Amino acid sequence: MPSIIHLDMDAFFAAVEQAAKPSLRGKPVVVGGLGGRGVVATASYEARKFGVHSAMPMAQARRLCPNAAFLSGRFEAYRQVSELVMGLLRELSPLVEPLSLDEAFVDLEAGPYGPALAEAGPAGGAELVLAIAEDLRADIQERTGLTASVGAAGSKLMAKIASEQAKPDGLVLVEIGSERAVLSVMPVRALPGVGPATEQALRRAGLTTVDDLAEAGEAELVQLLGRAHGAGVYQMSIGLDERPVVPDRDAKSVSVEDTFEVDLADRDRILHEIDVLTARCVRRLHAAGRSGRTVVLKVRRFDFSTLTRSETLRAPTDDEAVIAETARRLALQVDVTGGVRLLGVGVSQLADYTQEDLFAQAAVREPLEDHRPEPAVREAEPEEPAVRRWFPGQDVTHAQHGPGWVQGSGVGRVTVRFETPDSERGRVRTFAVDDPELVPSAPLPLRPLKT
DNA sequence: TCTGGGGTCCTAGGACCC
DNA sequence: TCTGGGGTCCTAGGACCC
Repeated sequence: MPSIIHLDMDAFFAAVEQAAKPSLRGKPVVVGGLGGRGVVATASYEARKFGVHSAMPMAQARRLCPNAAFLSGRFEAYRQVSELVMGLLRELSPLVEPLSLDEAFVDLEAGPYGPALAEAGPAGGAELVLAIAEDLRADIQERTGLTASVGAAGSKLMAKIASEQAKPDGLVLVEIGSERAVLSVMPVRALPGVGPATEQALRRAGLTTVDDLAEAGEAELVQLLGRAHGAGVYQMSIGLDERPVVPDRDAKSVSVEDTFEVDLADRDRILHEIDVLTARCVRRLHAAGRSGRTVVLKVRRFDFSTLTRSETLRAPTDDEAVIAETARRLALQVDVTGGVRLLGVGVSQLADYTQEDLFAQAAVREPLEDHRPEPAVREAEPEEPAVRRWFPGQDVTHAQHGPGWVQGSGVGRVTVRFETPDSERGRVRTFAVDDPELVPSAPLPLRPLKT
């Protein structure tokens, strides 16, 4: 029974922006990092026509499509929409496995349609799955204004491949038994888990299509790619995938990182940034109610060489001072001459509970107890500039003109377009950046709330 | 104006234990 | 008084995904 579906929202971040901002509909929109070192997170289909795509340096995207709207992300808004969509999926089955904000597997067999699917048999089952999936897509469209693509099949592998084929705004079902036929003509890169490096390794051996892989056999693929990867790729090549849909997977690590506009050269500055990152990391750890035993420091140097240093403590901790101290200690092991472009702080080996035992906390600090620097009472952050920072795409409200969003800012001015998801295309007005009547606000729902 | 941020999984070597 | 193998933990790095 093709009872597994893979849902993938089309150009998700960009589509949310277009739904929220009438003036951007039908126009190229690029969401991503707007700084000098930013990359594209999502490009709308209109922008893709110009060659803009995910992971492309933003500078290149601007050259390719100078007239696009360039926005930094509004993750709170994306999360809201994501939760709405995931909620619709959970009406179909308790077995919903989100892969990201905009993607999830659902196993329909475990839900209310399970019995009907079983009764319908293979042929009728496919019809029913198609009907369910079309309803779902229509629901999502109605509730969010966004389009989604859906793949349906008997396995996660084939459902994922099907949704890729369905894009944008489509639905594809792979019949049971037709997996090999669908797969065989595809390039190896179509298989999830086959990236640039694997593709190269395979091509050196003359293998370019999935059919080539199936013919090569497991032994040769293991030879080429290693035990786990080789075996996995072989299984996929013959259309085999038994992985279950697993809901509610616990995170295995929590990390934060920052790329700096200008490389950091100064030791003290690096240590200070580690403290800042640690604070963010710990906030997330606390929010999740978890603690971790291994502290990881990540450093990307001026030449893009990237390394990690880690230390495993004797017990899990969620103590900011302990984590900061460990990360600082790890930083001393790294040669940073030439400068650092990125720092990251993470925690893994997560434990479900929060460590509260004070003696255990003390024991955790044991290594290098002697030259511990002063307790982590940090100096205040450097003076916040008196002017507020406005970012393109940001939700704002003006006392006179109501809700809108920041189109751009510079030289002491900020330009705002006043429109909402259900308004006409709005007008633009310009204010002083410190206009007291202009304030940041929360994202508006894309559709009026239903009761 | 080269190359984000948050993850997962795998491998390999050395330490350590039995 | 010469040589083992297996298992687990830790660390570092790499591939990949969205």
